Amino acid sequence: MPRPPGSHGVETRGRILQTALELFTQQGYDKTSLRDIAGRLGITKAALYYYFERKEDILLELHLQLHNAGSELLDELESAEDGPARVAAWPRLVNRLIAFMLENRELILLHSRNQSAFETLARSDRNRAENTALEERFVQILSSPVIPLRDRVRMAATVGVITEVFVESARAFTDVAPEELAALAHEALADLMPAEAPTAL
Amino acid sequence: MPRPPGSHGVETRGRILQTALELFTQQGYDKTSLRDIAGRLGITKAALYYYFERKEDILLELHLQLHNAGSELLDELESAEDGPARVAAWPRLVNRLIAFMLENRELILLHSRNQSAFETLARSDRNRAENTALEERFVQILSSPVIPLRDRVRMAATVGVITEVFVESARAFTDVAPEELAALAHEALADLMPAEAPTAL
DNA sequence: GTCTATATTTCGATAGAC
DNA sequence: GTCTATCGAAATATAGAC
Repeated sequence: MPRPPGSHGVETRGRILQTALELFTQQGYDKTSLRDIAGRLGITKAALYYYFERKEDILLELHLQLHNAGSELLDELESAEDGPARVAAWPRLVNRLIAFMLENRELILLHSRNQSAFETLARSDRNRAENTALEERFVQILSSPVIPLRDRVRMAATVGVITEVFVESARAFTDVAPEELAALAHEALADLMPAEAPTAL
Repeated sequence: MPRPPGSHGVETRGRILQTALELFTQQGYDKTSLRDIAGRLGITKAALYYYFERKEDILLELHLQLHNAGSELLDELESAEDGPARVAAWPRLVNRLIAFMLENRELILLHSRNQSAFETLARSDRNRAENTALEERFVQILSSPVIPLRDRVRMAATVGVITEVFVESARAFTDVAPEELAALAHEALADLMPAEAPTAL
């Protein structure tokens, strides 16, 4: 069956990204050569240059995938007005946070294990405004002068819990049904940040 | 004043490690050349080889510093017998966890930002048994079959909170007095994992 | 202990045929 | 779209003088 011109390339391009994601995560971005990626795909290094101008561009594309998902998430976190309203809205965003971690776990692991490579990427722009680091936006949220420190600590704690349970220590819970894990995490997060403001005792 | 033979070297060796720690953290291990390190110290690249046989050995020594501190911590986490006793002991270890994060923040950041480099280090042993990754021991604790899943999730959550507040998002709290931050974190952690076992309601 | 070379290797990137 | 061949640029590491 003849293949329409160009359609093969789209496939290969996707396979390159998938393979790069795995290798960059396992061995690290710098320790992964283009020869490694090409070899696993059964093509040669030179062929990669048909799809990506530079090695960095492969990482950049993976970065953008995470960036897009993360931007949406941060938009939601920022959708409530800075101040007590944002604190009140926070517990309802827990589901979104968990979903984000689960849906993007591979990309998050890639990012987590290659932070320095991603920072180099950010500096060597030809990216630009869109490149405001997600983490910077998050730190800004936590630095708000109109949210009590106590609440800001709890907001950070929330994210810490979710990251630890669903990403960093996820290996310890691989044989647990995701819904069960999510339910237990939810319960813990509710203790940490109850949906209704705690009444002064 | 004449310097006893060898004593100068000890000083320089320490300065190399300190500088490497800073540069590896800021720019990443792979992006930091020996020329970078030497240049900042006002010596040449070749001089580094008098103190370290390979570039990897510099990273290895920094790794060992963290490994030693982390081993002690894990010994304490494991000091209570696996099972409910360990859960009961956990809240009392919170202070130790916080202290560990604060005392080793630079090394932890180094590790966090260069995970892949450290894993390469672990594989290319000439390290060996002592090299049991700290994270692996921690995951083992969380995987215990004789601790209820609910408690294991809380144990992981505890670490997630402390890591997030004192390391990952520490920038958001730089202008907060450490004792105040620790007090608020403590309060949050108590909600997450009360010192006395929660009585069934 | 520190220097000036220089050797060695690896890798990203390009040129040009098919 | 993919290949072979090669260039050029680091960077690690070594040799040997001082």
